[in-house]
Amino acid sequence: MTEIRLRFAPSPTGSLHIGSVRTTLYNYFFARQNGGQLVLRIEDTDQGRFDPRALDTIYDGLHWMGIRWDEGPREGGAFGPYVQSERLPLYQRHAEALVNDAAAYHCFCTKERLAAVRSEQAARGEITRYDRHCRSIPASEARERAAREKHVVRLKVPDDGEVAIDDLVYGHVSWPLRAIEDQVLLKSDGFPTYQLAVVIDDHEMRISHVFRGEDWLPSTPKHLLVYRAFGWEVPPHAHLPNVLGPDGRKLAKRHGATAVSEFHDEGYLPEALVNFLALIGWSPGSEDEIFTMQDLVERWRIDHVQRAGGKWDRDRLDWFDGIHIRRLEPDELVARLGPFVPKEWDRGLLRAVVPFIQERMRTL
RNA sequence: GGCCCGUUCGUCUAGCGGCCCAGGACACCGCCCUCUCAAGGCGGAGACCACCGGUUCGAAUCCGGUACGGGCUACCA
Repeated sequence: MTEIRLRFAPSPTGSLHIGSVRTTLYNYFFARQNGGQLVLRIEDTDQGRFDPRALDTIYDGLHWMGIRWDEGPREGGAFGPYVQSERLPLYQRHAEALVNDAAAYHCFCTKERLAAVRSEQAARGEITRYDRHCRSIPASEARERAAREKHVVRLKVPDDGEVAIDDLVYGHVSWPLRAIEDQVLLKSDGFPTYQLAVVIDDHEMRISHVFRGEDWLPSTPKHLLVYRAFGWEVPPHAHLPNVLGPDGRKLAKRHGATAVSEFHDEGYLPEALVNFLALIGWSPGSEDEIFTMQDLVERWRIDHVQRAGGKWDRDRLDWFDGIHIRRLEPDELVARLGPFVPKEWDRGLLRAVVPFIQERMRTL
């Protein structure tokens, strides 16, 4: 049996979103219950959006939640580096290999031309996609121009046929190839696009199961095509339903708190947040609902994952928080209360009073 | 516009052909406990299982269509 290895890759944009934490949790449950390895990977291929504080934020948030992993930027590991911007030569080499195999090609179109093509297509009511302008440039000429002209590398997508996946959550899903354009694999700044980097990294890092948010499902055919181009085996995939805002749309800033640090600051217990989040999109199939991290590692099952997205509900989180506060030993509660109580307050008195307030607390 | 996904109480969900004229939990309401507020206990209200057809002796559960919602459609991830 091949080794179980899962990875998670919260976007390094400066705050740790609870939606990606929920996804991380599911990766964690599955890896741990199968005695597998967990990898943290930083996907910073978009230089424009990268926030240098992100690594601290991710480490602090995940650690606070009680999530531990085996390989990552700071713990190292046999398949590093774990930061994509440090793996550039790897992606470039693979992209070149694809060009040499005639599975990909150099494209010299400017952003302006691309935008013009798109707006013309839109005006005519057509599907907006790359018109394959550079696909027919002879290989030798393309290679020569590539040596001195700014360019990207695009994947040659077959004209017809289809790609399909048997998703662990959504079942059999297929896409007609005609709906997919010749994807950019390598950007003109030498960075890979996400579509290229994930496939290479998941393969190189020997990831056995890909668990990621539902919003990635539509781009899965692009990844499948890249796997196919390299001749690599596609690992089992599971797309996980999104955590939604109260209005049913993707959870975003306008919905209020979305970062784990905010819940920490508002006095929520990580145990409560874990319990609450785990139950959005998954249920044990029974009527139990109070779970510790350990319970979840034992009981979580992929086949009980919901397909529909779940809305965020503050009242329910508050209730879970009260439950977990009451489960704490008084001394432990005093310790947790520490940062939320003025320094000059007498700790002995606090300890004496805790048993009386513990019964009625909602948050710290 | 195109592609893909989804749809059970306000919310999180159970349900995977008969046990369901649909169960639990949060929130809400009432009662009990109680010096107060909570917590806890008990009870209540709340879902024509989106809609329309089909398959079947029998469908929330299987199939098709429609509607609505969402996601993706970038040299973002």
